[in-house]
Formats: sequence, structure tokens, C-alpha cells
Amino acid sequence: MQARHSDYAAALEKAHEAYEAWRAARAELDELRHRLKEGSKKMRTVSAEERDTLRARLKELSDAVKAREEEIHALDEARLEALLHVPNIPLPDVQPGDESANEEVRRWGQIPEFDFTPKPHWEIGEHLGIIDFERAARMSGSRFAVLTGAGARLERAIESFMLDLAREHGYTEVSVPHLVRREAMVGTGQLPHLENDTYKTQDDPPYYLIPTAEVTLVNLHRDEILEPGSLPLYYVAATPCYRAEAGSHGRDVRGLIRQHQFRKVELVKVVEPEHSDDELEKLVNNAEEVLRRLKLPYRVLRLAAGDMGFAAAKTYDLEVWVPSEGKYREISSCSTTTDFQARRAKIRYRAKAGEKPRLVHTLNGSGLAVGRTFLAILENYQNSDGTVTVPEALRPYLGGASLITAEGLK
RNA sequence: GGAGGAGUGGCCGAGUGGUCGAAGGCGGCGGUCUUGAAAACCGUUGUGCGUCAGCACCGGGGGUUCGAAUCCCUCCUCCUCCGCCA
Repeated sequence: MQARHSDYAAALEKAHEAYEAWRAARAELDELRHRLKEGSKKMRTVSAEERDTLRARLKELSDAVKAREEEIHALDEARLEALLHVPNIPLPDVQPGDESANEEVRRWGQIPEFDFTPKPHWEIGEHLGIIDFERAARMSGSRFAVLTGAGARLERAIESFMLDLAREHGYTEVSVPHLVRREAMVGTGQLPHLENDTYKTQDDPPYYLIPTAEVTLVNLHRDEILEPGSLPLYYVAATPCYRAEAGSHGRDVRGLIRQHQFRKVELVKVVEPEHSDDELEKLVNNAEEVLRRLKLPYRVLRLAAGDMGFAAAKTYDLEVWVPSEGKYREISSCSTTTDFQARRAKIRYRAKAGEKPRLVHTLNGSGLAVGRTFLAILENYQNSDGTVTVPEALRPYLGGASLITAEGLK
């Protein structure tokens, strides 16, 4: 916990105190209830004269129970609330420290050499008439984009390609709601800490717009005890993701990097605890395969504890090469949450019939962020004449076209 | 949106104030029998907390009562009919 941030140590301490207070009060309550229960049983057998005195005595007991219950209720809420602010514990092989302590694990691909100055994707896109930020801004404001013609088709092609590849890797495709209840967001650990970063409707109670399909895919099995032999489960879903991006004003304002709405193909695994380490490596490899097939240069980072998400115990980020910036940018984040989400969402399994249920481990990873893949393709595959070559892997999804020009696909 | 009905253990389903954590059936598991299997029979079979005495949970929350699966309120979900929209 220290490895993440010192504030969390305080959160943990608070949760511990709340728990102890709750437990002590709870024991007393159980005792009171036991006495009340025993007394109530006697009511039926006791004589009429005794009944009134007994009733009076039990009434007092009953009132005492109720008073205690009220206290417990408050203590319980404090305890749960405190617990919700404690993040997951980093696995032992995760480095302490912030972003600067992230470790590069490996690189893949050849960084493209251009005999001209590579343009940023928004210039390429606007020149080709496939990205329109202006019109998007008119209807929706900043951090939105309209994709037209070959742009819209390219986005769809990328997504279909990713879904098909995931299926090849054994994932079951799922079509999920994009609006969820608060409990679902709490179950995966998005809430309460990302409250200001999410969109919600004005209904009462409100719906939350999913910031990632991880929320829906993990909640698929909320409150379930999975049967022996049903694990591992691999799911993939392509959805829009909605993020308010509070606090990111001024960062990546241009282009497709940081949008309020973007499409993403999300991979989720539900696995037995003993396999979660291996499953994470496989998950990362599945995400990497998308980049390899698209021949986009990337590197893999093992994140330091302070740079990981709230629910993650270990995270690998995939970063794709962005020529106009001359650096790698995040395109996927693959994490194991160990039993953190499982505990919140109450997802358990039985290893064998008749055995006690145990918490599962859940993993998630983007496979990949579609908008960022789109941008990476435009930039890495750009030609000096302003056209963009279509990566071979995507051509079957675009009627065999190999080039995006201002006149359309060719 | 309006009117009505219903939510009980893995599933089906009984239970309308106490003896109900909850009949019965199905399924699961173990056993007997069998060369093996089926059938039959017997047993067993929810989850969490716990100081291992106990306590909680019958869709969620609240209330009435000495006592609630059972009565009342409220929310959620599902079903039927009507309306509306596609």
C-alpha cells in the first residue's frame, strides 16, 4: 500500500478501525438477539398472567436490539465506505514508485523512417476528409470527432478485425449495455474514486455511461457462484467508452488521443487464482498480437505501483509508436485485479462440487483502443502524397482496398 | 405512461404471525446393489459473520409486533392487458 501512495495507508487504517468497531458491536447485538429469540419462544407456552410481564420485558429487549441495530447499521456503512477507498494491493513483483519507475519489458517492430516530415493524424485525416473535428465541436464541443466515409469504414474495419482476432484467441464476443447502475460501477472499482470522471444520466437512480466495457463484462457474473469446470471464461466486447476526463484540461487537446467518447475492444478474463499470473501474460500477448498483425511498432511497459489503476494488482501497458510526436503512446492497458473486483462484485466459483466457494480472479485489457489504433495507422502508414496505406491485415475488411486517398478507398 | 399479477434454497414448488433455514419433487454428491451401467433403496446437499455460545439472510430497503417468509410502506425485477413509439 505504501508503494502506491501514502494516502492509501490512511484509508487502510480507517477501514481497519471501522471494521473493529463494527465487529465488537456486532457481537453484542448477536447476544441480545439470541436472548430476545429465546424469550419470544417462551411466549407461547407461558401462562396468561406471566405473559404480560414477559411481554414487557421482551419489549425492552426488543427496543435494545433495535437501538443496537441502528448503531450497527451506521458502523457497517462507515466500514463499507472506508473499504471502498482502499485500492488493490500491488503484487510482489511490482515496482514501487510513480510513473518514472515504470519498466520497459520489450519492444517490437521497426520504427518507420520517413523521407519527409511525418504529419500528425489530425492533419492527415482532415486532408483526406475522413476526420472532422470542427463539425463534431459544433454539435458536441471539444474532444469529439466525426469520422466520414473511409474514416468511418476504417474504424469499423479495425474493430471487426480486433473482434475476429479475439475470437481466434478463444474469447466469446458479447454485446453489452452501455448504461449501467451504480452498483456495477462499484463492483469493478470505478466508483467511488472516479466519480468526477464519469457521465451519468438524470434518472433517479441515475444510469452511468460505461467508461470501458470492462464494467459490463466483469459484472456479467456479479453475485454468482460459478460451477466447477466453468473457468476460465474469456470475453470480448466492442463498445463506445465515455469519459469526462476531469482534470485533463490542456492535455492532448488536439486529435484523437483523448476523447470524451471513443470505441474500444475490451478483453476480460475470469480465472482461477492459481492461473491468474499466466493468464495475464497470455492476455498481454493477445493484445500485442493485434499490433503485430497491423505491423505497428510498440513497446510493453510494466507499470510501477503508483501508476496503476485503483483496482489493479499488476499492469502492463502497451504503447504504440506515434511518428508525429516521436514517442510511444498508450494504446492498451492489461491488468490483473486478482480478487479485488471479485470481492466487490461477489464473483465466486467452486473448484469441485461440494467445496466452499472461492473468489475468482478477474483480468482485463484493451485489445485495443480503436481510436488510438486508427490514429497510429494514419501516422505510421502515411505517404508523402498525403495518402495512407491500408495495413494488409485490414484489407479484407475494406473490400480489398489498399490505399486511403482524398477520393476514397482504392 | 395506465391497470393487474408474481418474485421462496442449483431448479421446480409448498408455506398467510411462533414449533420454518424453510415440506415435497427434480438435479448434484456419497453409499448399497451390479461384471459395468441404469433402475431401486439409504444418506447427504445454501451463503456469510463469529469470541465457535451463536447470529443473519425467503428480490432490496424500511415499518408493525414479545415474535415476520407470512401483515404494512417503498424500491427493483419479471409476466399479462391497454396506451404510446418504432
